[in-house]
Amino acid sequence: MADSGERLQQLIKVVRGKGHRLTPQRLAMLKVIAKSEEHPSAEEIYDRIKADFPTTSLATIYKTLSLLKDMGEVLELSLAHVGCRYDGNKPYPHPHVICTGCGQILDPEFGAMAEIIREMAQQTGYQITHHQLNFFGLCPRCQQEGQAPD
Amino acid sequence: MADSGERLQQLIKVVRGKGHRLTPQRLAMLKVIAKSEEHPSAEEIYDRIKADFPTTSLATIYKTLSLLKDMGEVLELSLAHVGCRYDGNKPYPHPHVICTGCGQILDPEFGAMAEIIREMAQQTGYQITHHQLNFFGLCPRCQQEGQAPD
DNA sequence: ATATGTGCAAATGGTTTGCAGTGAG
DNA sequence: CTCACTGCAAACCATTTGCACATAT
Repeated sequence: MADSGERLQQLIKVVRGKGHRLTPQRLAMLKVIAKSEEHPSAEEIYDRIKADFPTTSLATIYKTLSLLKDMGEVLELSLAHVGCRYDGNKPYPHPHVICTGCGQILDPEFGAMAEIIREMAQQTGYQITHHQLNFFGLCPRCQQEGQAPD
Repeated sequence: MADSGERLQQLIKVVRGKGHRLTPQRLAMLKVIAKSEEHPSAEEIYDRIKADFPTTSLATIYKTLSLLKDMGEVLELSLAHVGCRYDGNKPYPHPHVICTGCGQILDPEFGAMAEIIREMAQQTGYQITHHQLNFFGLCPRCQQEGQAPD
């Protein structure tokens, strides 16, 4: 995978470039987000930040997350009844495969999206700006556990 | 489109068949749901029911919606920051095209889903049970209004 | 120096739950 | 006659907001 340090530098540059301040709390958040492969929730990000900044509040997490969303630097996955998950590593729409057993989320390879969007736009006349494509099911491990319970 | 009266009969049969009671409130809900083409929210369903049953409560709507979900007779679309929308007309996963301007939701034609699911399952080893595919953008009318404001 | 960011606490809003009373079967 | 359903109000819970204080620039 790509160098997450590089992604961090990019995030820092974007935040500063738009005239926003780089506080220690934000830097800590950017570090977490830059290398997040697991699509953490706001609360999970919060928990990791708390190690370094015990007084950090969830509200600040949400505020910075919102800022990054507006700048297009994080992707928000809103999963029903699971709350929102964030991806600052690949901040553009891409498919997800989500285990309904353990909650694991994968980013599968899927190249045909551009063409599908073109097709949908042509069929409906909509000007499509973004999309979400999520698959739900059991991951291999959860399938096994289902069949051969402890 | 198909006869919504037929769909209503089917819904009634399923509800009764599983040993659930068919109250007047439920019947009214089933009528609304059977012909819903517009993916109404719980509150919108509630508003329509209220005409006939002024004392109906939202809680009852949610309870019945939950019942129908469990029986696989309504599809719940959970759209971030818009709340849930319900489709009792086509209760199986299918793509949606959603206008970010006016909220209109279309059901486009899209035949390739089965193949894509097969591909994702093969790639990830997941046992995929359901999915969601949503496209967001401006509908033709909202595009016009954006260009030529009143 | 100054306005942006932080952190607390309170507000929000869609959804869920508890429970006493009601009515479908 | 009974138990599932209804309707009210209160509870939930993730997210948002208001505001006084702190601080990056």
